Parts: sequence; C-alpha cells; structure tokens
Amino acid sequence: MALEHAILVSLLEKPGSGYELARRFERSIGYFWTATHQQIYRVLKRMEADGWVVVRDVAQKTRPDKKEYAVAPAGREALSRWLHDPIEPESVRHDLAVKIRGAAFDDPAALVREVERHQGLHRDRLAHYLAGERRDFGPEPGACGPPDAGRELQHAVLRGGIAYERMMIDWLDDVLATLHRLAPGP
Amino acid sequence: MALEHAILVSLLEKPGSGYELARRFERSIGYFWTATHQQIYRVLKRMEADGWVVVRDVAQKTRPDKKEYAVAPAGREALSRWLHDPIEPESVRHDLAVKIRGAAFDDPAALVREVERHQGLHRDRLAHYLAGERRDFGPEPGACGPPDAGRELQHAVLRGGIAYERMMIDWLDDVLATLHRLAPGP
DNA sequence: TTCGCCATGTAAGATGTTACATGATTAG
DNA sequence: CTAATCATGTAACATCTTACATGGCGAA
Repeated sequence: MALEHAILVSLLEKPGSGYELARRFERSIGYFWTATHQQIYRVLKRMEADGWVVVRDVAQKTRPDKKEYAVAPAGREALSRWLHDPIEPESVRHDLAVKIRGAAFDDPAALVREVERHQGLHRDRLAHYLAGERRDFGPEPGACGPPDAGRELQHAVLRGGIAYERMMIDWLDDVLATLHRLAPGP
Repeated sequence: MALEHAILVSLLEKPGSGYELARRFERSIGYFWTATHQQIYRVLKRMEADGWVVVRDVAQKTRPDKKEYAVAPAGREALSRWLHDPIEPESVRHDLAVKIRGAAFDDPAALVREVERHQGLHRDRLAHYLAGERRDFGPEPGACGPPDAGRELQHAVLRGGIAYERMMIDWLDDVLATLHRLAPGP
C-alpha cells in the first residue's frame, strides 16, 4: 500500500493537518493519487501508532484547532525502504474504455456526449496544470544557483500530468471520429 | 463499480468461463481493467444470482469441466443503463510519481534503475500492443463491406493503449533526464 | 517427476467508499 | 438566514488482495 508513502512525501514537502492533506490530495498530489479525508485520518492514526509521524496540537483563533503532523525519523526510513523496493506498474481502471467497447452492443451514437464530456474534463485539467506550471515553474530570469531537487522533481511529475491530459484529449478526438464514422449523423 | 460491466462486455464479445475471463483480464481487457480470478468468480456468482448471466456446464475430455457464462437479457439491460449513465473520470494511482517526488528526500540517482525498469515494461507493453494491432487490425486489402462496430471500437481502445504507452515512454525519458541533471554521474 | 496450465473455489485481512455526526466562522 | 469552509472523526458496507486448497493433464 502506498497511501502511507504518499502521505509521507506530502508531509516531508510540508507538514500539515489531516484536513490539509485531504486538500492537497484534491489538488497537486491528487493528480496521481487520490484519497478521501476518512482514509487519511485512519491512516494517519496508524502511522502515528507506528511512530512514522509525530503530532503537534495547534490552537487557532478563528478556526478550529488542528493537529499538525510531521514525519518522524522512522517514517523517513520507511519511505527510504519503499523507494529502494521495486514496485509493479499500477493497475489501471478505465471505465470509459469499458464503455467504448460496450457501445458496440448498444447505440454508439449515444456515447458521443459522454466522451465529449470527458474530453471537456481533461481540457479543464490540462488548463489547470498549465496554469500551475506557469505559476510555479514560470519563465526563469536566468541562471539562479543550484537546482532544487524537490522543485525539479515536482515539475517532472507535473509535466507527466500535462502529457497525460494531452494524450487523452487527442485520443478522445480519435474515439469521437470513430463513433461518428460508425453512426454518421445529419 | 464497473467490474460487473467489464465482465458483461467481455461475455458479450464472447461467452466463457471464469477462468477464461481471468485470462482475458490479463490480456486485452486487462490493459484498461484489471481483476483477479478470485474477484471474477465472486462477482460472477452475484451476477448469476441477479439474473445478469446464465451458466451452462461444459464437460471436457482432457481438461477439467467448466462453467460457461453468457449474458442474460437482464444483464444486457443493466449494461445499457450503465452506458447511459454519466461516470466520473477514474481515480488515478501512480506509485511511480509518488516515488519520483519522494526521491527529493532520498538519493535521486537511486531511482534511475527503477525508472528505467518501468520504461522497459512500458516498451514491452507497447511492442505487445503493436503486434496485436498488426495481427487483428493489420493492413486491409481494400474496401470490405460495412464497418464492424465492435471491431472498430476495440481498435479505438487499443489505439488508446498505444498512445498511453508512447506517452509514458517519452515522459520517463524526461524523468530520467531530470534525474541525471540532479545527480550528474561520471 | 516436476513444473506449468486448466479450472474452481474459500477465508482472512487490508483498503476504499458512503453516509452520518459535530460545531465554529465567514461571506453573501 | 444560509451556505460554504475549516476541522475532526465514527460506522457500516463494499471491494480488493493474498494466501491457501484441490486435482487432473501434458510436456521436459
């Protein structure tokens, strides 16, 4: 299981509460790993029991108090161990591909809207990624010291997300053309 | 949950046993949906109880007897209903991306091998897809009647798999270049 | 004779999802 | 006044993974 490890990476990048982690999993990290707050709270408890993270109660004036988690040495070691272990390529679940093959036994034309909707979602996400890239990794004014490994690697992952969304948009164009060829409309 | 629906599509394409379904989930369908035989047997039982599929006992001489499943009308309707329902884009789990971001807190150079290994797996899968494409959708000698919807849609999904693998190979090149930049070797 | 394939399953445990629950603050 | 955001959790249920179990056939 890698949710623990995703949380470790996120907490190493910046300590935070379960709620904040859930936010991050909706945003940057969520692009390649999803988790709900219920999962995160449960796993954080286990990680605390295992000594992978430490908690600090933080009182806040206007907002509810929170528990700020940070990575403990044991957590760092666990992450290091995992990083050195080979992992298998992740299992895929593409509902849309199932639908596309299923359309052969239904009305292919009825799928056009759904495919277009998904393409729209991918376009939105691409725009979002590109905006984030401009914001966080925008045009650098010139040579500026030693490269920051964390920054560079985050950028590399983001470029992966961008490449993925572009690929999906192009492929869904291909799928739409196929659907239209099968059921030519007026 | 869409495992039921993936099974329905597969059984509509061709009836078969739980074991055969498990094989297909390792091969063609497995490229966009994974499932183990344990899952498949369990779900097949439920689908049978729900009247989505019907079983037929098939005695075999040299091999163990098997149960051949086929889609019942209720199953076809269930699939149709699902096809017309909008679905959310699937949640992603990219262990490798977690590792790449995690490498910032470890030795980035140590990740090179793992990334290269994954790239190799993607190259293998690409080669496999391309071979399947040549075999099943190879150069057609000319115009040959009306298009077969099932065939065309299967090909479209396969093209998606090919595009995905190409994208991954290219992106991992990018990641490798980034890793090398961060820890320049001799 | 040992290994892999065919073929079906059970059981335990880990993970993930969905619904419910609470309660304060801030913006409209 | 209403809805959204911050913040933490419990409980029930569904699903997925891993290990175990059985047994015959054919190939090396």
